[in-house]
Amino acid sequence: MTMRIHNTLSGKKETLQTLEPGHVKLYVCGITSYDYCHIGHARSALAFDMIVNYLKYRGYKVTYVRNFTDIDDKIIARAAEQQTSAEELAARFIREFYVDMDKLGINRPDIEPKATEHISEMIALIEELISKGKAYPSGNDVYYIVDSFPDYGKLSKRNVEDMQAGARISINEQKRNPLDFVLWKGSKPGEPTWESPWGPGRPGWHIECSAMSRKYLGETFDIHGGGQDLIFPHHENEIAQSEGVHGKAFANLWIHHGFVTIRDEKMSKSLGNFLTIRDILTHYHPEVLRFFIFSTHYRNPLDFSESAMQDATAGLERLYECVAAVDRLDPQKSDANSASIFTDNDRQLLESMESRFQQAMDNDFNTAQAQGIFFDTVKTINRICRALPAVPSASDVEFLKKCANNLRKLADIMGILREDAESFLAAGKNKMISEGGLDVNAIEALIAERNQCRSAKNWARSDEIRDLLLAQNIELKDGPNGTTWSVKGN
RNA sequence: GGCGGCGUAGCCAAGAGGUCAAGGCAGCGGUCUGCAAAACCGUUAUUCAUCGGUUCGACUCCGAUCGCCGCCUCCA
Repeated sequence: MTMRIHNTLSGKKETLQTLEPGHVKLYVCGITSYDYCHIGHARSALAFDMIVNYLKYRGYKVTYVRNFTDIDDKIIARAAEQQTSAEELAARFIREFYVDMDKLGINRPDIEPKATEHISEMIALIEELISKGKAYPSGNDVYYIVDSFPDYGKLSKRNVEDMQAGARISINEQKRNPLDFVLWKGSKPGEPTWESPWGPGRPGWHIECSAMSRKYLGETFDIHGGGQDLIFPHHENEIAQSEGVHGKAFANLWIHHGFVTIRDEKMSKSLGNFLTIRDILTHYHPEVLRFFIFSTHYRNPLDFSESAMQDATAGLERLYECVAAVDRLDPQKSDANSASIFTDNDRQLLESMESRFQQAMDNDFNTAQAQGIFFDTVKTINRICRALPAVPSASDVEFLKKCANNLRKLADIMGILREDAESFLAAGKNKMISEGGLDVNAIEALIAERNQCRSAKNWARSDEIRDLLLAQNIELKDGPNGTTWSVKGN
């Protein structure tokens, strides 16, 4: 069985083939650090976190590079607004980025290069481009000659003639051709500046990724990733730069994930539908966000809404409830001699979980299908647990625990079911209690009263109490070991 | 205008040229329960935007139409 991954370059799913056997070299475009990260950034980081986890699970060694763009127009503009330096602003939002990433439980990439720490590598690359006749200095800037690269447009599937006809590109007198893009920008007074053969200035955006990927992964590497909005012009320009210099393939496989939308529109500040990661995490557990994000294939748009998040909460709780029920089984209270209650079908279904999971994930990281497999598993486990006698067979208990652990192991690839099940469920309940301003003592006093009524078969009063609590979104569950309660979502 | 993508049940969302179109949420019937809740069992698309074509056979391939979204300027 091999892994198939959709390649933006070919527009098709392709079998993963690495340059070095068993080693994936991955470069992902990270953030421009000038503001807090939004859910779209979370999706990007989570998607590649999942991809890296899965590649490792499949036995690959992964070298994962993700850059920080810490010098650019937006950073300079924002720093000026806030009366601080570009350097300070960029460093601050990189720290804030890590706060969010850590909360989401995202593993750090192996290498996280910053643009400002690779100026000399970029200058070297630009000099190579000039010497090969692929770039020219003009004024204080240096531009890439798009016409010098015949494959320009191969990633975004557009051709140079169409783009020139479409000409929404602003006229820049420094450029020979409107499509030429900047490699090096002469700096204006007061802007951050580095010395270069073309005078003081700073790098253009695209050159950093060409320079840093070359340094850390080589001239050709396996996978390059990012959001769909980076396909053009960013990744197209990276290809032009790198292949223009090296004369060979840049990245073999391109992975682009879809956007997070709100009411079916792309999030953007101008539309005012911009939600930061920390906004979301004040309302939802990080694993709920992960579960939500992986409920749709990574290339499809994902529409954020309260109700979608509540569905995700319910789904994740269902998984945790199942795991918690298995955790509660006590091997000490099982019987080594009693017969198993599993049918062959049950056993077969549970034993095939991992291979079905792999089949889903091997098919372009189909996390949505993988989640479906988790639910199938949960359904079977729940059915068995329900049918278990008071003193179950020791081998059944052992098998159920093995299945639950296996479920945890696979769920961990998408970063869910990482917490102790009882604690997760209790935390959810406590959150609801505090958000609802509920008085636990009063609730439990009512439950005690109700249980007295129930013993006395005073059903009228006990139902009255239950309805009273239900009006506060509190649901009672009368079990063999007493009454438990939970808080309903709205 | 150019390019790319999407349109599957009330909602979300997989799938895929061929016996039954995953799964979740919601709904309905049942088991359990004093009644409930949870859990479980059963049930909910003869049909996959529309219209044509290819094929023994298409929801899956091709073409057209309609609708939605994205990129073409910074953007995850």
